[in-house]
Amino acid sequence: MYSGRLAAELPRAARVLMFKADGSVLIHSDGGSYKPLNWMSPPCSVSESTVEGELTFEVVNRGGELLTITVHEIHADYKHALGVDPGLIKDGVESHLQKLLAENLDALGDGLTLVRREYPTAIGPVDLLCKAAAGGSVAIEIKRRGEIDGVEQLTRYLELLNRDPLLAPVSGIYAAQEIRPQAKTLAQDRGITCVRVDYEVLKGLDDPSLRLF
Amino acid sequence: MYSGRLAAELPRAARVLMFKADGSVLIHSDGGSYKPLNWMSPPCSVSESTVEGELTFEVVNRGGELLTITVHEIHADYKHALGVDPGLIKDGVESHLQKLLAENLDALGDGLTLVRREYPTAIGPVDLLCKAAAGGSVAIEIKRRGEIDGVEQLTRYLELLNRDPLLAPVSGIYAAQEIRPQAKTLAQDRGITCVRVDYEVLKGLDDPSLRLF
DNA sequence: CCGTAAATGTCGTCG
DNA sequence: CGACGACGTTTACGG
Repeated sequence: MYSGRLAAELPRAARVLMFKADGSVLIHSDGGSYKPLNWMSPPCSVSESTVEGELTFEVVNRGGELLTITVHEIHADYKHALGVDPGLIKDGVESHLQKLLAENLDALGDGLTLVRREYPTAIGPVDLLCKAAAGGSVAIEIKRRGEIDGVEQLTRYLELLNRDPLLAPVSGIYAAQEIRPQAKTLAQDRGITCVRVDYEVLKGLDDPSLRLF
Repeated sequence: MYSGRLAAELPRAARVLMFKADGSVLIHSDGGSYKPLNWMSPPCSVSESTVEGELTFEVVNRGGELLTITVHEIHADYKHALGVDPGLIKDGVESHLQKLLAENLDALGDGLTLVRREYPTAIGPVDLLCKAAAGGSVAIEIKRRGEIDGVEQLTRYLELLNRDPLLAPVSGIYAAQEIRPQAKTLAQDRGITCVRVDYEVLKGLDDPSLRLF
C-alpha cells in the first residue's frame, strides 16, 4: 500500500521486490516496462517487523510518504552488494544536438551568427541566440522531438526577448529531428520557422576525419 | 549497449538483470530510483548466444532498437513465473478531482452551471466547460499540481473558445490542489482565476454518509 | 533547496 | 497505430 501524493493499493500476488542500497524499494510484476507497480524513491528508510505473524516492511521518506509491504510467502531471497556504479554514457541527446548546431548554424538558415548557447533569461535559458545578417536577432529552440510544448516555450522566450531593444526584432526557429504536425501548425501560426535537422548528418559534418578540406 | 533513439553504453560492473515474461529487460544498479540504467521495453524479443566465450543477450523491438548485454560473471540466477498481475488500484488522480469538481462547482465559484466534462475542441478537450450566471462561459482546467504548462494549455483553449460566438465571452479558472508561484503569476497576468481545491474535503462533500441533508 | 527543461520518458485514452 | 495529456513522472542542471 502506498500513501502519499496519492493513495494506491496492490492486491496480493507473486511479485519481485527489489531493495536497493540507498533504501529505495521497487515492486515489479512480470510484465510492463521499467516502471514498477509500486515503489519508494530515495532518500527513504526501510523498517522491518512482524505484524500479526506476517513479515512487514514500512518504507518512509522525509515527505511523510509511506509504502507498506506485507509478505505472505517468500519464493526466493537473494542479497548481493553491487558497489558504486560507473553509470551510463549517452550519445545523441539534446545537448549534443545543440552543440553541433551551434557549430553548424548554416543547417538552420543563412547569415546567422552565434551570440551564445544557453542564453539566460528570467524565464529560463534560450538554447541558441543568434544575430541575423539583416539585423535583429534569432532565438532557436532545439528538441530531439518537436512537440507543442516546445513551441510554447519558444513563444515565451520570443515575447520576452522582443522587449529588449538591443535584441529586437527577435524571430524564432524551432529545430528538431522530427516535428509533430500539431507543433508545426502552431509554430507557423505564430510565425516561427520549423527546421528539421539530422543528427547523423551533423555528426558527419563535425567529424574531422570526414572533412574534405 | 543500447542503440536506438540514442546510443548508450554501460561499463562493466555488477548489476541486477531482470528478464520479464513479455521479453522486456531491465538493468539495475544498487541505487537511484525506479529507472534502470539501461533497458528494453516490450514488445521485444530476447535471443541468447555465446560470443567469444561470453554469454550474450540481444534484445530487439520492432522499431529496430537493440540492447546488447554481455555477461562476464553470474553471481546468482533465479527464475520464477509470477502469472498475471491484478494491477494497482489508485485513488486521488486528476480524473477523480475532475469528477468531484463537476459535482461540486460551488468549490470553484458562484453561479456556475456545467455544460460538460471533457468538452471537445480542435486542440484537445477542455476539462470542464460551464455557463456563468452573468452570461458567457467559463473554461476550467484542472491539475493535481498547477504548473506553468497548465496555464498555457488553458490559454490556448480560451483563445479558441472565445472565437465561438455561442460561447464568448469565455473566462478561465485554473483549479489545482497546489499552484506554483510562477503558474499563479502567469495566470493572473492573463486574467485567469486560480482556485486551490482540497481533494479530501471534496471527497467528504461527496461521501453520502457524511451529508447532513 | 527551488525552478526549469529533458527524457530511450511511461502510461492511459481516444480517435 | 498515432496523437495527446497525465504522471506518486524521474532526472539533470542551474541559481
